[in-house]
Amino acid sequence: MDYTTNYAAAKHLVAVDCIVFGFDNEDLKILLVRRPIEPQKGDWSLMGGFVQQGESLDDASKRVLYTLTGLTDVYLEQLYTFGDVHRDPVDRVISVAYYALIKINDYDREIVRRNGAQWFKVSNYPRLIFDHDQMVQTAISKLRRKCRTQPIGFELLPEKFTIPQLQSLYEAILMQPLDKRNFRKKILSMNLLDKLDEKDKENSKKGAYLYRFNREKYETLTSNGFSFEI
Amino acid sequence: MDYTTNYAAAKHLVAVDCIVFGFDNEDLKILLVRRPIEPQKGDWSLMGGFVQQGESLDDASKRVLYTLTGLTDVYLEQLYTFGDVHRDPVDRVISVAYYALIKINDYDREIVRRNGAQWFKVSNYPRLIFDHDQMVQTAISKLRRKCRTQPIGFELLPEKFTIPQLQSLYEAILMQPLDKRNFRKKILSMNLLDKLDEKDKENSKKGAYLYRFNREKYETLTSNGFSFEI
DNA sequence: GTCAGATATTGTCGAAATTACAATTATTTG
DNA sequence: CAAATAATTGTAATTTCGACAATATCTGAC
Repeated sequence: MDYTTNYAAAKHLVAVDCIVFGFDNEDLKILLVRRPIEPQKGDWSLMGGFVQQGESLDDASKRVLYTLTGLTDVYLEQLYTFGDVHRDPVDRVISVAYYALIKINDYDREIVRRNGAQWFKVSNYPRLIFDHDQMVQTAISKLRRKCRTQPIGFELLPEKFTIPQLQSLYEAILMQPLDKRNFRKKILSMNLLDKLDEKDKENSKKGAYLYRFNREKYETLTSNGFSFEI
Repeated sequence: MDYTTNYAAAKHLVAVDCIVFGFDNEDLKILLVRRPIEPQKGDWSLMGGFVQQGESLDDASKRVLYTLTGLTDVYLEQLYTFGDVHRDPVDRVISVAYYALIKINDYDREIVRRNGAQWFKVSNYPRLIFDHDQMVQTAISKLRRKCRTQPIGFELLPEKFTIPQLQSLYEAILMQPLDKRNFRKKILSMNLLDKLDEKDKENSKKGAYLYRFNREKYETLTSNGFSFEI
C-alpha cells in the first residue's frame, strides 16, 4: 500500500466467501447455504464472513470453511477479489473469494445440516445472491484450467480411488468425455500413482484396482523438471 | 459476503498496488517509485494508493496507474490480494495487487519523472518495501504462465513489431532462448498477424518486416475453438 | 563498387506425443 | 451356465515438436 495520493484513507468492510467443491463420483458439486439474515434472507448464497481485526485473509477463509464443514487442512486457495461498489446493495463490502476442494464425505454432516447447507451440481444450481454466481463461474473456470496442469483433482477424491473414478472426475470438471485407453495410459505414464492390492467392487462386478496419489513422487519429479499435464 | 458469524464487523484500510511491466526490446522491466513518506521514506516500492469510498477496486487501480504514468486504456488485471496482518508494519492494510502491461514509450515521461519513478530489469531490481517483492514475483509468475496461452505479449510491444522483436520479448519473459525457425513457424501458423509492407531498419541492416496483431482474427478463431499457444 | 558485417528469412527430417479405435477379462446375478 | 456389466489392454495413423544451417538483404567502410 502507499500514501502517495491526496485522498484521505477510507476504511471498508472486507469479507471472504468460499466456493466449496465436491465430487460424488458423478457430478462436480458446490456447497451452498441459505442466507440467514436480511436482506434476501433465505436465498441461496456462498458461505462467507467478515475479516476480523488481526485476522489474515487466509485465516478468515479457513475459519469460514471450518464453520461450514468442520474441516481443517483442506485445499483452499484464493480466487479473486470482488470490489464493485454496489455488489452488496446495502453496504459497501469488498469480498475476497476462496475456493476449496474437499472430499465430499469428509465433512461433518451435522454442522452442515445446522447451517442449512446443500450440495448442488455445478451444471444446475439455484440463483445466488449478489455477485455470488459470478464467483462460482470464476471458480469453475479456474478449476478447469488448473486441474490440467496441477495434480489438484486428487483433493476431490478419497485417499484410495480407481482409474475410472479419476477419469469421471476429469470428465465432470472439463465437461467432456475422455477416451478410456488414452486416459489410463497418460495418467499411469506419469508414475504418480501407487497401485494397491485392493479392488473397489462397489461400482462394477469385475472390480477396479485402487490407486493412491504419491505426493513425494510428484515433488521429486517436479523438482527434476517434470510437469503434470492432462 | 455474509453475516453468519458471531463476530462483529471490522473495517479495514484497503489499498491497491500496481506492478507495471514494460519491454525495451532487450529486457522485461518494472516501474518502481520512491516511497514519499515515512516509514521507509525514500525506499523503492510499487505505486499504490488507498481504495476510496465509492471507488471500485478496478477504478482504484486505474487511478493509481494514471497517476503514475498518465495512461488510460492499458492492459490491467487483478493479480492477488495480500492480507497478512503485519504486512505493513504500521497499519493493518489489505492490498489488492494489479499488474499492467504497457508499451514502454507510451507513458508520459514528465509525470513519471515527477513521481521519481524508474524502470528496472526484473532480473535485477532493488529491495522493495513490505511484501512488494512477493507481489512482483507473483506477477512475473502469472505473466510467464499467461503469456503462453493468451495473446497478451502484444500489449508490451508497439502497434507494429517484427518477428525477432516478438521473439526476444518471449525470451525475456520466459527467460529461455527460443529457436528462430520454430518460433516464426509457430507464431505465423496461427494466422493472427498481419504482415505489413514496411520494414523496420533500426535493428538490422537487412531490415525486418513489420507485423500487426489482428484482434478480430483472434476472436473469430477463438470462438471456433482455437487456442493460442506458444 | 566491392567486400565485410550483421541480422532476417526459410525447410527438412527424425522423434515424440496424440488420437482414434475394439476385443478380452473378471465378476455377479438370474 | 448364460447374460450383463464394467475394467483392462495395444496398435497404427496422424500430428506436433525439436533440432539443425544455409542463403538473402542491406549498410557502411574501404
